[in-house]
Amino acid sequence: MDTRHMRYFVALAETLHFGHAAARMNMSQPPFSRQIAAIEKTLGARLFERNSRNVALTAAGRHFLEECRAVLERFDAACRDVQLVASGVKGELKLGFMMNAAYSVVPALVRLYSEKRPDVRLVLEERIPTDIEEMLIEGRLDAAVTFGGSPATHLRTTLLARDRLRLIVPRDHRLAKLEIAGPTDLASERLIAAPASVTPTLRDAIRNYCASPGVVPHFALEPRLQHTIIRLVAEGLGIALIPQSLCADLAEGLVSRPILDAPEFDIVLCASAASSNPAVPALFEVAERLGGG
Amino acid sequence: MDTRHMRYFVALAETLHFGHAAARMNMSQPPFSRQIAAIEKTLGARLFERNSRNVALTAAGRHFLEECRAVLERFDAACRDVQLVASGVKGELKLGFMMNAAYSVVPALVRLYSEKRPDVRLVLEERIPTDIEEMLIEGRLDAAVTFGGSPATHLRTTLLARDRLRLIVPRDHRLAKLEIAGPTDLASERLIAAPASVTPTLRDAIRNYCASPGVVPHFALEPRLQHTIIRLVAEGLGIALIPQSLCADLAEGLVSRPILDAPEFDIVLCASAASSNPAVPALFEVAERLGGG
DNA sequence: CCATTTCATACCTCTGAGGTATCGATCAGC
DNA sequence: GCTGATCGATACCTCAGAGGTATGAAATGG
Repeated sequence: MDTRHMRYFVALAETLHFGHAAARMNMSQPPFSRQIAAIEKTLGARLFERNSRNVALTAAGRHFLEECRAVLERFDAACRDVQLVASGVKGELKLGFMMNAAYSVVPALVRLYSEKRPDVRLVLEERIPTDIEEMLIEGRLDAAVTFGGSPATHLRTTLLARDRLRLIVPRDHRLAKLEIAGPTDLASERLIAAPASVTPTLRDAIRNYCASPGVVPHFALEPRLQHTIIRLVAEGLGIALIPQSLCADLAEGLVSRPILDAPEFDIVLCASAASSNPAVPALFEVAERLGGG
Repeated sequence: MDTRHMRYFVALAETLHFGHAAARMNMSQPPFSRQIAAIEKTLGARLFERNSRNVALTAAGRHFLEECRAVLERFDAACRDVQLVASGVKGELKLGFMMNAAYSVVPALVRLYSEKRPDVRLVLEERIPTDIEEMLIEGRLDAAVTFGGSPATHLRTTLLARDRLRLIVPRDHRLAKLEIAGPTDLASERLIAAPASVTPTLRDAIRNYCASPGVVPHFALEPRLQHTIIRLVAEGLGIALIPQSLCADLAEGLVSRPILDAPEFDIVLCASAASSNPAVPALFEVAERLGGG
């Protein structure tokens, strides 16, 4: 039994006439009759009640017809879809991103990509930058939005946006009165920042910035998520330097201020060059449109 | 492409080794490699990324693997099921029955049959006896529970139960005082009965019973359903002779009484001899157990 | 009763699936 | 860096089986 036999069977079940069914299959009647007989023999049951004048489906035949139609339909669709998946028009794409990208470029990227590739299912994975890098290398992600400048192994990369650090403090904090803050203003403050194990890019930038006048920064708390940092600052537990893109709509009681010579960093789309998912190139095309605009 | 090719593909996708996959398919490696190449050629896409050392699935291959597994599983199940359907162990059986059988033998019949043939889906069709006969002949029903004595064409028949007519009247009706009623008691009453076009068996029995002393019965109302008849009697619109089996739990305000020399009739299971549904014989086996007990 | 229709059977041909031998490339170990 | 081992690809051969033609057998209709 193979798909050809199933097509023969369906043809006969639909026409109930050996000659017509054989013609539909582009063959002559005798070998067609033999194939039907062979099907019934291998399946071990009569599918047609027939004499030299009439052909009718048996109960088993009716049931098998339903199944054959379903199987053939899915089979044909699968064969057609292979090219679509291979060309990247259809399929699945696992996209990782760090939380602070969720509020800037990721929504735009996802929207543009979904328009360009509506049949590719985007699986979004929010992770911290170090996990993202590991997952990219292991192939558990096809692409990711994260900080640029990673010295990682063969990653194809394109710039999505640039971001810079900005100060957030409680509304009644003494630094809230300043128009712009500098490194010396932060010297005596309790700083809140994610540990280097989570996002080395941000942590290094903050440490270097604060340390520039020779003062060792005091990191009071070290949560993993930028959102937690904002909440803790709002609770009056310290101040923080966070990406500007996260300052758009701060909670009540928080204010943000620019800082002098604010460290900048790239937000990039990257994919392991080894990732052979054909849905990825279109993502880079969209990303370049975003980064260039 | 046929199912054999799909099995080859799945074998290679699971082992990622041409030699091992070929062995699993009980063949040697060279023709196996050729078949894989042929699959990729006909599908128009690479399914495996391979060199002389490593074999890996492409994105298209991963997608196709899912589809192949699903298709093969359903295909194999369909082939297996053919014998089961042909032997009557699995499948579908359309069973018609008249409403007054619903409260006597049908529940028992359905329960016993479902125990004997759990994989046969019973499709129950409540119809009036005349429709049942027509549907049986046309093959729209495989079997049915209806009144016996039909002179219809080649119907295989077995007795399920015997029923007799019984009188129902409102609780405060003058006939409610009698222990047992005779034809003469009914002479001046407004009778409610289904028309002959719905159930000739009952209608004839009632007319003959009432007419026996030479009195023409007065049929006040002629609804199609026995349940409607009971409701109308409860509303005081007349009295009725209905099958005893429907008198089990009458509504408040109704009482039933036996009648002298009550007409009896058979309730039978019947199937068109032409019906070739292999699930039917087991139904008759169950029915004979019911009828004999 | 004969012509016609329709499925089944007999016999032939040839495609293509599978086998064996072998090549070419890659990797491990000395 | 050389050598043997491993593994997929290629070349060539064989034969099962799918399809073709001719024809038989049964049923229907005029």
